[in-house]
Amino acid sequence: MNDGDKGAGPSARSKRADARRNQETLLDAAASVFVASGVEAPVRDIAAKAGVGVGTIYRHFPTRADLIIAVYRHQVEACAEAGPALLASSATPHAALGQWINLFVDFLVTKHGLAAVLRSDNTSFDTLHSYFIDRLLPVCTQLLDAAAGAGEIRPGLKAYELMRGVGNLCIGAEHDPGYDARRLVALLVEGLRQPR
Amino acid sequence: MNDGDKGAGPSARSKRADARRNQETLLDAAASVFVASGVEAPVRDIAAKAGVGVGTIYRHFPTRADLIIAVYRHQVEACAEAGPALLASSATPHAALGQWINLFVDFLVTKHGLAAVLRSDNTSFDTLHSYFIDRLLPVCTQLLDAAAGAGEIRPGLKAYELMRGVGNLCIGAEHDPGYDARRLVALLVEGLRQPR
DNA sequence: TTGTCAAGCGGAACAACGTTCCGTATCTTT
DNA sequence: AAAGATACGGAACGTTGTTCCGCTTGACAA
Repeated sequence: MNDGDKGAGPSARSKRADARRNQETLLDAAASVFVASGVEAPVRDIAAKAGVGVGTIYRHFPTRADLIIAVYRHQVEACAEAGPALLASSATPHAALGQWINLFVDFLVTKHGLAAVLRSDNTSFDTLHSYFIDRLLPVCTQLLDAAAGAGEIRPGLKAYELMRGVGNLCIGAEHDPGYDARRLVALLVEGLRQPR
Repeated sequence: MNDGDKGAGPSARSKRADARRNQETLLDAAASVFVASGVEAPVRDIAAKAGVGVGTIYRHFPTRADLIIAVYRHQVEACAEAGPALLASSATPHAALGQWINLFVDFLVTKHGLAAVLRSDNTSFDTLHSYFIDRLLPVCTQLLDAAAGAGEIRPGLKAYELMRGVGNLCIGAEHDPGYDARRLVALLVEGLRQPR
């Protein structure tokens, strides 16, 4: 889990030099297109931006999901690592949970269309969904358990449900000035609180 | 606004007999396919089920959104009308709001893919979104204002945000046994409550 | 330096979708 | 019964994701 083998195949070692260069170029182009047109931008647009053929994309990233994972891996990693840190530095577990969820929401809301694609019923995005779950669910579980253990929240809500709910609330937030996903999420987290 | 001119053109009077018959057949076929395959089922499937060509669908329903609206109009109407009734019959406005939202959630969750399509960035679904907003937002506003007036909920949340949030929470609920949209929505409504 | 060849590349080609178009069939009216 | 308006079917178009294959090119041995 240190280097890279999930989304992009061997990323540093081995293989031809031009291939490695192209992979780099593709990641940059994809990141740039994702910002400009959202995560659901046509593959052809990314290929054009990178100056390569579509075949090259599929050589490096067997599916769109793998490309998206590769582009955002660092940020997801950072989010995952922030969990334990917040738990250590915050006043209460519930506060840590709230702050961590804010991180998660900020991440989703600033990546146009990512939350939506996470919930797409297109099966080719299953691996994207799985990646998020695999990486972030344990972190969320830890925070949730801590808060539950401290008696701050009502028990019984699974971390999976919370994450799905939060992710859902972020869908489309970037296109709609009249909708503040952060506020809704805050309300949800508030509703989680133990009446006392 | 009494009869029908929004989604389906003139629905009862005028025009040829076979056209009227086809429109009926189409609504039945669409309803049936929506149940079986979800709201995003291919237009060709609906045409096949109805035994007509795709052109016929577009003659009657200029866009997919219009077809969806026509299929669900009755239920949306019922939901809208339930608002004031609940307000009159419930113990408190907040209770009425909660029950009304439950109705809305039940409606969305049982229509495969409807919540998702409501949030699709495909512009051809804008009119579907608008229809829901036009018809249900005033009802939600009334309930929300009543609850706010009674001091039961913290003020400042727009009805639009609430509806969007609830709609979002319902996305994908039908495919995922591990996710209970109703529970999340209940948590959200709970979070809305005035702290004291 | 040059020859060889697997690795990699570009983009044509395919399938699935929403939507449009128009020649043909059918209903309605006179 | 004939004429005209109306509606129908489905081929055709544009846009997607994805696959495939002939050609190019980098790497390495001689």
